[in-house]
Amino acid sequence: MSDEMFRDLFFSNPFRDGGFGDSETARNFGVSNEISGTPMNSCGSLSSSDAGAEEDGSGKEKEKAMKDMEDGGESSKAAGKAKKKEREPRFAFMTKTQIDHLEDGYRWRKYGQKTVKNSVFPRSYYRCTTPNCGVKKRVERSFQDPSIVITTYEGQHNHPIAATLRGNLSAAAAFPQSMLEPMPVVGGAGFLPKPLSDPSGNSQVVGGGGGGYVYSQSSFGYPYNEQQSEYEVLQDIFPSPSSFFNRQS
DNA sequence: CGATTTTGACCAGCGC
DNA sequence: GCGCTGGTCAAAATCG
Repeated sequence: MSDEMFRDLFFSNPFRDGGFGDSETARNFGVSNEISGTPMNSCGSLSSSDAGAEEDGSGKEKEKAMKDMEDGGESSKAAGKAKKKEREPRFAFMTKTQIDHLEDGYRWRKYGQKTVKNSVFPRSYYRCTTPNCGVKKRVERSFQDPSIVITTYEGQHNHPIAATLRGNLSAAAAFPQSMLEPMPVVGGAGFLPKPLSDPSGNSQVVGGGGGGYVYSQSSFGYPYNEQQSEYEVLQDIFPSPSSFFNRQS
């Protein structure tokens, strides 16, 4: 599933339509793709090799022409039966952190957990607890690097951040209304969650995106023990999470 | 006691 | 058509 999802995001991501084609970030990502050895075609391998789905696709093309994701349906559940399940805008990012659930200023309620194929770690499903806000998010760990958490948001909040963050209002300050609409920040990212619940600060955003899936392909193309170099690249892309946040005014 | 998490069941989409 | 997999539901359990 993640395959489709990532491909989805990839195709819709900013740097493909030149959203920030002249930005340094874009160049960096371009390089990343080349590193993988599969330039543009890497869409498939790129997505599959990431979240864990991989190898088994030795012969599979899985080229399902990204179905008709254009649909203006309503709640996926009620009427979702008749139609093909609407596609909410999604964006995912990876965070290097020990904790699974990153605080992003909103309140989430877990409504499911499933073990996914090609990953020893279960995927958790969360839904925004605010009434009339159907934003969902998935949280899963990279099976290649357990220290990396892949978070995927689906939909957009139609309400301000719930400042009810358990004793951590700073989070609300970190996420203004940027969440409500795509922001032309680097990578088009509207926001990035801050691992607030990790006081030690030993977490690091390794990839982020808005309106698209953003991450460093190189992080999966190299042996585990080489992730140091990965960081260098990543830090080149994202000097620091905090500076990233500061971009939002 | 209300909100949230846990967990097995159910359902839908897709490949074979 | 069948089986696999991902996503969601909903009842029970747990937490604050």
